Amino acid sequence: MLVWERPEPPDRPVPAPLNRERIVRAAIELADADGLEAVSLRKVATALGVGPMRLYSYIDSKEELLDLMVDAAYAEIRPAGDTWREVLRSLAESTRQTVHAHEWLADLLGGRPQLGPHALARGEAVVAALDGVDVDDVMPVVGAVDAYVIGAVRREIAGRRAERATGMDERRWQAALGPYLERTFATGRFPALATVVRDAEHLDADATFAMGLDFLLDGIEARISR
Amino acid sequence: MLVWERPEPPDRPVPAPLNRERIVRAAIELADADGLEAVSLRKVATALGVGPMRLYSYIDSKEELLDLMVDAAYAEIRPAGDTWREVLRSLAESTRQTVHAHEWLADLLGGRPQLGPHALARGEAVVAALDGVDVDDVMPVVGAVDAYVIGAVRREIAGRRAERATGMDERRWQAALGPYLERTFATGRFPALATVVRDAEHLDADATFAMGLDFLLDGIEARISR
DNA sequence: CATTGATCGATACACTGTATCGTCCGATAC
DNA sequence: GTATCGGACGATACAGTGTATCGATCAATG
Repeated sequence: MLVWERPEPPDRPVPAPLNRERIVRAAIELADADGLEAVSLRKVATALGVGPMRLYSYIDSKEELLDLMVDAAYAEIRPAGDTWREVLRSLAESTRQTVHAHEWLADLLGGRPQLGPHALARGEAVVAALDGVDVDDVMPVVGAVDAYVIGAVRREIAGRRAERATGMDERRWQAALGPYLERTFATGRFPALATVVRDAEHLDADATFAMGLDFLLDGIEARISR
Repeated sequence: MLVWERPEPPDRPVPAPLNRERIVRAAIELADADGLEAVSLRKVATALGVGPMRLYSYIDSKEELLDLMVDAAYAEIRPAGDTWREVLRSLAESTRQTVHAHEWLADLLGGRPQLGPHALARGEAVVAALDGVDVDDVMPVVGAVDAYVIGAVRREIAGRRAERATGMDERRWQAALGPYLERTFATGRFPALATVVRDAEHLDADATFAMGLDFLLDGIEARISR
């Protein structure tokens, strides 16, 4: 068939310029908007105007993409302060803030060892600021704060999601939980728990986090400045 | 077609007796053996000699199955002790032991609010044992210990998996990580971190966990017995 | 200009959670 | 003892997943 009869092939779309940063940014946008389960290689690829398989030139597996996302988030964690205590508190609080900005982080933090450049940079910043501390104490101390933060924000985000799932705000959530707990407590099997839940003052999320962190920092202080 | 010509239908297999406990036990066996991602409704059903859809008479979604698994695991957590400090330490350590027995728990702990009977029973046991403590302090204190434990075991299990993924034991893993860290540290971008990693004494997992827990309990003690 | 080597993405595979719905059985009502 | 009903059961189907494979296409090289 002669050229004249053959239709011109459609304009080949200019291949979208791609790199890890663009991929990670697209994935993070998806996760921020609709949670981690909205991040699929197909959706990420579609958001970039690209075929799913294209991504495999930049990553070997989805897990690696998640690692990259976490490391990108670590870049937002900026501990600062003059004393070791300020630095550790800042480490905890800026981590918490970052998780609030990217709730999916709660699902990933602590899930795999973080060895990416931003995670290391965060570690460097913290360790450098702790130069007055006995070298043997640095890792356990930072590790303990990290552990507390990871667990605390997980619980916090879990609660927040549960609230959201019922479409309630914090006050109404407790009211909605009420019936179940009321019925359960009515069985009389959890008397001590019932008393505490009913009678104790309920702290909000900020205060709860701060209080636990204070416990930990107080304990560290006792050991560090021995 | 007359009966005589029609073949007799095959013996209908006696329907396997089923209940949540059996389902959960099967799921836990799968998870213990091959991790959480080995738990699919199809595999659980197959293990029980049953069609996948059968499970939906007992649970509404896979999430609920995971909740049931977690609650079953909570049954193994048995905090005990005479003083509040013993109880909290025991809470932390028996939680950690349970996670060691069921590594998949590390992926689930803190992921959703736990309101199952065994979780509540564990809470009851702890709260009851803390009866000397100011009622307003009970929840924050238990919450802080829980948060620390959740984060700590997550990190611990994450590290263990990373070791296992390379097929190394603890010593060789550090040697295997060495090259990457060595090269990274050689860039000079993380001098403080490099110093600590190279020069500090490295605690094993038990000691690391215990040390962080001691920090926290010390801090709590300072506040509680005021 | 021909060849090569890399890049790309369409297709395919095995697997997931779960909605739908016809079939079948056992218990109930007459 | 028979007819009806309700619910248990699971086969099938669907939309979506991560990723292996491999033919087509392109730019750079000889």
